[in-house]
Amino acid sequence: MSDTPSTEGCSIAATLAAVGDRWTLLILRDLFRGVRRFERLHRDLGIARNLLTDRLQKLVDMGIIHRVPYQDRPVRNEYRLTAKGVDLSPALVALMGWGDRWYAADGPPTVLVHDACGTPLDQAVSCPHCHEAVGPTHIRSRPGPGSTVGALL
Amino acid sequence: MSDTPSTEGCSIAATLAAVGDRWTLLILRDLFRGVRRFERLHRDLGIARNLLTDRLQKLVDMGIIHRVPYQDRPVRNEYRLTAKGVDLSPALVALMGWGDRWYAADGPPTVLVHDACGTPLDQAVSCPHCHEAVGPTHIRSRPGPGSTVGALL
DNA sequence: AGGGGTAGGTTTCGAAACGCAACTGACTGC
DNA sequence: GCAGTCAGTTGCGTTTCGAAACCTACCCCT
Repeated sequence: MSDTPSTEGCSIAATLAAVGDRWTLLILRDLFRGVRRFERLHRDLGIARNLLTDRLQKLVDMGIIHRVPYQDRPVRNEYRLTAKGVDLSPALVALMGWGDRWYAADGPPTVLVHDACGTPLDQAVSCPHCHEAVGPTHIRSRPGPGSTVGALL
Repeated sequence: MSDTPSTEGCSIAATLAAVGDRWTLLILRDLFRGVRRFERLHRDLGIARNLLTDRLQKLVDMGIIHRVPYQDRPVRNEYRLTAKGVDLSPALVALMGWGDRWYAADGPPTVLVHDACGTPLDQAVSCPHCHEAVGPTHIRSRPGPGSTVGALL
């Protein structure tokens, strides 16, 4: 019935609207890896300089990264993840996992490990009630508190 | 030293090259939700028809979805996720989680629950050795078997 | 047989986004 | 003074996108 494109009321759409373009997640990946400066990002990613400027500014505006000066005269900034940016970690881990499983014929190019013990990490969706891992086919979705369906005033 | 844009040898980049444009992940989200036909996808997403045609074809080519005829004369197909497509589930869950945490002021618009018990699900990165959840600050990365670094011959 | 509706595209064309390269500005080090 | 680094900015041609019209192919109704 509704003509509304379902971009409204979908957190996946909200996330993609924020970071879902061709470069933004790659920039964030580099920030996670410790590449924080304009010139390094430009060289490492091969992104056009004007686009890099634009994406960094938008990420700052959204509060996903912030500028930290590392020298004066001339002022030079580096870009660091905020809490909101760091919180994208699970999403990057998940995207990396899929690439590893389907595009890394010779095994994963990088492995994420626990800093305390060096063990390769797992990522899983699990049920806190049943204390077990839940596969994709056992996930159901239902309207949450922020649902607009039937929430007329 | 390397001039290579780091799109090579990065599974995040590989994943984004496959599904990292403005529409593809939204199309896949709809397929997960059971929206499988051209006209429904078009209306639900508000995507231009030519782009939808193009994205569906590319997803078929990549083996992420496949066409299943549901009638002849005229042939009408629906699009279903392959195993490779279903395996994107954790990534969509992670993206949705971030949107929920940072853009859903009134609570998440949809909640993912365990089909067996209805309990809202968790997603976590964990260490199989230490049997504990591992936060973003305790993740390290190191070259894996598919690394090209120092892998001359 | 004609008109309307549904489904799944294809074509067209103007607008927006992208990619490249050159340029600027403020320095540092020789 | 001259080269080099870093962080952008500007200009411009190319690619991609978006909206709407158009095209098949079929069904149902009258």
